[in-house]
Amino acid sequence: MSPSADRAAQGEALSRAVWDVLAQQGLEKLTVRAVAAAAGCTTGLVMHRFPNRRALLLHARQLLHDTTRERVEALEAAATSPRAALRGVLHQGMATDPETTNWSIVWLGFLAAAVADAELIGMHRRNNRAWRQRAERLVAAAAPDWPVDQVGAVALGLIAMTEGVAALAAADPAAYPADEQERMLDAALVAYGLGCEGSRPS
Amino acid sequence: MSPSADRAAQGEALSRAVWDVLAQQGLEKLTVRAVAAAAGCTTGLVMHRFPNRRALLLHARQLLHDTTRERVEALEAAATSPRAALRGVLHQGMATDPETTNWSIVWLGFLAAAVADAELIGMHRRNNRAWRQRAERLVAAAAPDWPVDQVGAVALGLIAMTEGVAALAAADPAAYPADEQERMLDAALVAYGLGCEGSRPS
DNA sequence: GCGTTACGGTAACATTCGTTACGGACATGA
DNA sequence: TCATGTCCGTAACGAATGTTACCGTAACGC
Repeated sequence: MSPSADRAAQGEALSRAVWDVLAQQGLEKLTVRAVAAAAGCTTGLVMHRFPNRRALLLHARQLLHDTTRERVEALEAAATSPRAALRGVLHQGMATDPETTNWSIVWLGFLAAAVADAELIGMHRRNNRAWRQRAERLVAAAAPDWPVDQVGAVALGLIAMTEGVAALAAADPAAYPADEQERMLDAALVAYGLGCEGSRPS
Repeated sequence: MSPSADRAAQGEALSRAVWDVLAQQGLEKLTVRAVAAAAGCTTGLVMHRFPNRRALLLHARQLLHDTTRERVEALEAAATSPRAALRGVLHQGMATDPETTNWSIVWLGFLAAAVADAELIGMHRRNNRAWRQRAERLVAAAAPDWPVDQVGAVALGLIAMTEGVAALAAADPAAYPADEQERMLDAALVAYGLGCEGSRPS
């Protein structure tokens, strides 16, 4: 393998370690030493890959976004109808299993870290606006005859609902099991007039 | 004023300083010195009021919950109909002005801090379950003939939506202005069949 | 008026943080 | 075989953190 690919793979492994620390120890314990320990190396390797701690966090944040975007695009491409695509994409945004729950915790950690970091908040806004546009495009495809106002309001309601329930379920998994989240999502899609075959009515 | 009331007032002022630091500097800068500076005192006073930093955070977290609960109860008591009560209570959960935006940022900060703190996560769960029960009670009052399943799914959808849009708007106020949040909320209430006079149809 | 006591500010403590400098291990090429 | 350069672990540095100990001061009781 080429040395540059090696370096990129190391950067990816370190970003994954950032996610692990963020999910299991929280933002306050997200230190360079904790990341190195999670990655199975020392702080020396970390500081040779990234100029400083912020660069490490920014890389991990961007990689998180790229990963979720690829997953969403695969879901969208594999869907059999516009409404199924909408439901599938929204469904992966909730916290219905340990994996998505971890992603939600990491997402919350990055958001809290972005409060005082202009670059992190900028990345969040770019990524979130793209995510919102995707939702609007999916809603418009699922309801082609709606006016743009309604598309916007419904798409906003759906992404806000999934982000919100993901945060709630991440913080209290026992109180928000997967099937309750799914019932919530399907009830909302049916109420908006966007129900599809994948949604169980009863 | 009695000395015990003085002490309580000081604790409240310090908790308010915790909120300020959390909203303006983020969780990573939430140090005892930063809180003391925001409160206009020194670290000595802080450490005389609270045994340690965690106790300060726990007190601020509980005071935040108590404050929002009182505000919500006042809104609910002043409402002219069950549906207006539901809408008013949900509306204050969004981030539609600088004050509620600040509260949303603080809420996110506490949630991120609770990841690795058993007591903070316990407080969050107690408070959030009470909040969810209130929403279910309001929905049941607004739609008395609904089965409990529907009440639960719709109430969950509504609180998830408002929490989610509060987080989105707190992180990107320019992209989520107040009127878009309100249109989102009213569209959801109408879609669920819970629209009221306070909701403008156009 | 004076001793006492509670209150709060100052300064120091040990620890932990991000970051830097240094040194050894290993591969490569002549 | 040896010089060279890369890679990464080790150890140290200064700064910042939570916490503690100490000291001045102002209010209160007698």
